[in-house]
Amino acid sequence: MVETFAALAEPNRFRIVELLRARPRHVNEIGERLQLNQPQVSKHLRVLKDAGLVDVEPRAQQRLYELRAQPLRQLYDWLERYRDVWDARFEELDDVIEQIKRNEGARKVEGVRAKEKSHGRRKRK
Amino acid sequence: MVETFAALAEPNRFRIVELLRARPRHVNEIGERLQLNQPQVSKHLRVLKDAGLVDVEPRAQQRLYELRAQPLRQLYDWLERYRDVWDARFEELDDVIEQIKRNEGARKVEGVRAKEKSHGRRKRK
DNA sequence: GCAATATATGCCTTGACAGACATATTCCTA
DNA sequence: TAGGAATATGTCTGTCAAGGCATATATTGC
Repeated sequence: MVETFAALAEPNRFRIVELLRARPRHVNEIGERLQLNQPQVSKHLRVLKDAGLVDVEPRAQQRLYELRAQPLRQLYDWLERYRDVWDARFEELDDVIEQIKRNEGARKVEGVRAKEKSHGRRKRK
Repeated sequence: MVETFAALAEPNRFRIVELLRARPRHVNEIGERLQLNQPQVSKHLRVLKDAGLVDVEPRAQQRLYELRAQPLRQLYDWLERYRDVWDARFEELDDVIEQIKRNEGARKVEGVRAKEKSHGRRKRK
């Protein structure tokens, strides 16, 4: 779990993962798309592989890297244990209220709303 | 997103988050539970706070730290964009098959199963 | 106001890691 | 089999962050 986080905590590695979401790619393709030197790409891919986030498939002298589901699924499972946190608590709402109190006005509240958009309480089950 | 990962990538910080899942705690309580020096706890909490993962509430001279939902929800949303990865692909199964081929036997497969438990293909919708 | 408690901050050292660059390795093809 | 393409690895350097320790800050009750 922590290893997954560590792998994704590096901006360029995160970008690589995002890129691989669409489809598998080989090393040079990644380097070109993300404007990274080839050795750097290889090293990042190594870390991702060690973390189990990608898999390699040799294609002649190229290597096709593809995302692996397992760590993502594991992350998903981990997050579900935190369901209670965002089902039960209302600190988002509290934030807005506090913001209003702090600013004694409604001007800034707009900003908060914008920042929090797409995080509206989600109904489930 | 990356900042969230970075915050959770540190083992002790991860433990703190896990601890706060049950309920809010104050600094010393965390330090005792996790066997960490007080300054270290404060510093980790600072990082978590900067990442938006926790919130503080002063209680006399103590500070009550509690989990915030927003980054976790955001992480959850991010992961859902990867649904396709684990709905469409079957590399987990491929792994097992490959493992069998590599070991020319069924002994090791048990281990794989154990490692992959609780990640069974989830039906949805 | 002062001691005591709870927490935050500053400084220092050390280890890890990302990037740049050079070079090794592997595999294909002519 | 030599050469070239694709990728991996090694070395070096600079940066950053975690832990340990000392100290500052804040809040309470006396």
